[in-house]
Amino acid sequence: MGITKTEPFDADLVKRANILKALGHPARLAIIQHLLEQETCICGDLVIKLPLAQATISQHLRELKQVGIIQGTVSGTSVCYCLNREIFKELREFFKDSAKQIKKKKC
Amino acid sequence: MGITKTEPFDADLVKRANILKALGHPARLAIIQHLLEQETCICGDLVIKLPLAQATISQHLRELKQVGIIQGTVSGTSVCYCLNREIFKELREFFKDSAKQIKKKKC
DNA sequence: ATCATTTATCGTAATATTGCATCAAAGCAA
DNA sequence: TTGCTTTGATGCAATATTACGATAAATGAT
Repeated sequence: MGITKTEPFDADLVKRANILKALGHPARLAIIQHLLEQETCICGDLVIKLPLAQATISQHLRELKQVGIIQGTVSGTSVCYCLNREIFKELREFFKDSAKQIKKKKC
Repeated sequence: MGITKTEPFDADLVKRANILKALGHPARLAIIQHLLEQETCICGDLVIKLPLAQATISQHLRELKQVGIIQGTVSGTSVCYCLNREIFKELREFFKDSAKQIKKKKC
């Protein structure tokens, strides 16, 4: 099929799955890494840094933007991208709670 | 193409991307949620709980196992699954560091 | 040995993703 | 205006993913 069943699941769960899915790609994770180091960047910076075509990078940026991980602001001919702090805070909480909840190997 | 370029990226980055990708699906996240609540489970438990066919759930379990998120131990005719604490600790650290590093909205 | 139970695997159909070349749009400079 | 720069949109081709029925394999019970 290729289509993911989402209706039977909680909306929050689906949202978090979409965020994690967006992060689950080497190029997109590299973009995050770059933004963590540089705070902001434009598409052109990434075209220089990553071994991918401009169209491909633009596409990855769109996916990150779609789930709210990054934000883009038009600035002249270029677009300034930066990370959304809230999303990372939510994920930090999720994994903090999860790690705390897992006691030890049970099997 | 459909094929993901991985060679140009750091091996650790690719590994983390694969883990996040595995978590980036509603059904697999629901499996994680179940395991956080119950500590262990067998495939049959999930077949009852989730609105997916047994073959589909088994496939998702394999993907989670492949990246080390869960572990399965044969126990009679069934297989006992549980979470890998280390993976969650690593992700907790990653998102803790990331959240700390993001100062404020820059654009 | 036979049967039931449980899980994994195979095959396959439908859909999604990835990467790119190409082109369109929008702002800036002269 | 004309050009240049930057980014986003479109349209492919190749591959990956998702879901499931059917079947196989392995264990335990009778």
